[in-house]
Amino acid sequence: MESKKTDRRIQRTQEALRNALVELILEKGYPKITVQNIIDRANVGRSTFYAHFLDKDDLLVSGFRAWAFDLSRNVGDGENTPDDGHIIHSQDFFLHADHHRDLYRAMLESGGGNLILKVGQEHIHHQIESHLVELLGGKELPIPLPFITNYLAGALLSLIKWWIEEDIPFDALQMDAMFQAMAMPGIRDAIMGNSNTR
Amino acid sequence: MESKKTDRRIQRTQEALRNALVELILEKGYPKITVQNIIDRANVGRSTFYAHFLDKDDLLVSGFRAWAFDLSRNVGDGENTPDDGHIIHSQDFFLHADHHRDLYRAMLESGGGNLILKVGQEHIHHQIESHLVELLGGKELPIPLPFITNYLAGALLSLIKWWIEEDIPFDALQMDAMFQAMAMPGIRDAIMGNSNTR
DNA sequence: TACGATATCGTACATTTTGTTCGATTATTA
DNA sequence: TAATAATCGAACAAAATGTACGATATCGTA
Repeated sequence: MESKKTDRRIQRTQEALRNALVELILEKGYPKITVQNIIDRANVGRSTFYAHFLDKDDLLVSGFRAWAFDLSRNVGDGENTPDDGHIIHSQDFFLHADHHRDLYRAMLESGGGNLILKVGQEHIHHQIESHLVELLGGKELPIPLPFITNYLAGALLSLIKWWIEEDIPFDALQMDAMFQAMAMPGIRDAIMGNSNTR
Repeated sequence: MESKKTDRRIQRTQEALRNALVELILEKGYPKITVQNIIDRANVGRSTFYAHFLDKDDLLVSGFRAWAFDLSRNVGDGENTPDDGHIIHSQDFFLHADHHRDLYRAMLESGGGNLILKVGQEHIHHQIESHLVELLGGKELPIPLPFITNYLAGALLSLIKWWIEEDIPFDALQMDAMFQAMAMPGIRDAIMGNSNTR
């Protein structure tokens, strides 16, 4: 018998812990944080912490799950037609990063957010991959699809990181426009088979 | 009076520690490693470890310094003329990664190698940046240079990561050729203004 | 070969962190 | 109000951290 009120109580506790973690990441970086720091900041008992999470890492990824879920819901919302020249919906990633600046900063700025960076990279990778797959069907490519998606995901994540960390004064749409400008010509060549290197 | 022999002795100790660290990173990931693990594996006394390094991180970055130095020496060795179509010497990065597969794997595979990943990214970033700067002089760009270099560095590092971790059966030259094919059209557009290949 | 310098060893130690246990306390629901 | 469930917080063992120091091993040189 789960009651809805107690669920909310649990949620409050977990959220307090997650918020404390984000704050601490911004202050001292993920690796230097101890469980003690987190529960002190969140005003949560030691045993309560371990009742919910295995350790620091577990808390971090659990927080990232919710965040990534929000991302999946949003990506692809704007335009469903790939005919408008947007083969990949990079715009959604920039917008999402813009809406969650604090979290992104916490994740990316600290050297310890790397676990997250890896998961994020995979997430972006899959998003791009599915878009390309539906566009190509089973067509043969001069460049393997995983190569393309890793290329794009790496470039995209790196740009978001730079954009957020350095507070670059472009908005999400400008960032996306430049990203598309950089990426599209190469993608077109790779897909259509124009090899014009050299 | 520094004697050369004792220098070598120190070097041996430090190298043993670094090797132990790389082994352990491959086995259990950087964050889970303790100083105790390292000195046990390396057969080095506890006090000796702290005589050389402040902590785990210090050992890691010191190892990375040597590695990055080797990279700087090698990058740009092959072709010094940018006229052969290679605006960026990505080839050197792929070759270097190929020659140091174990180290790269250790650095990239573990979630904890992120400190290194960050430094590596900056390194790649600067390499690419200097090449572009010497090519452009002070010319105005429709897309800011840091945007381009972050885009390229991110894509390149992501591909190296994928290539090494998944043991993708391409050689360094093939990887580079595909990277150039993906990146060059976008770079040309960004630098020359818009449209057209020559 | 034997000496002197110095790098390393390894134990001991105080401190911090970890993860667990358990009874007391507080909040929520019926 | 009474039952239920989540949280608190103190106590604990185990492990890791970083320091100190005397003993030992190594290496160049006399």
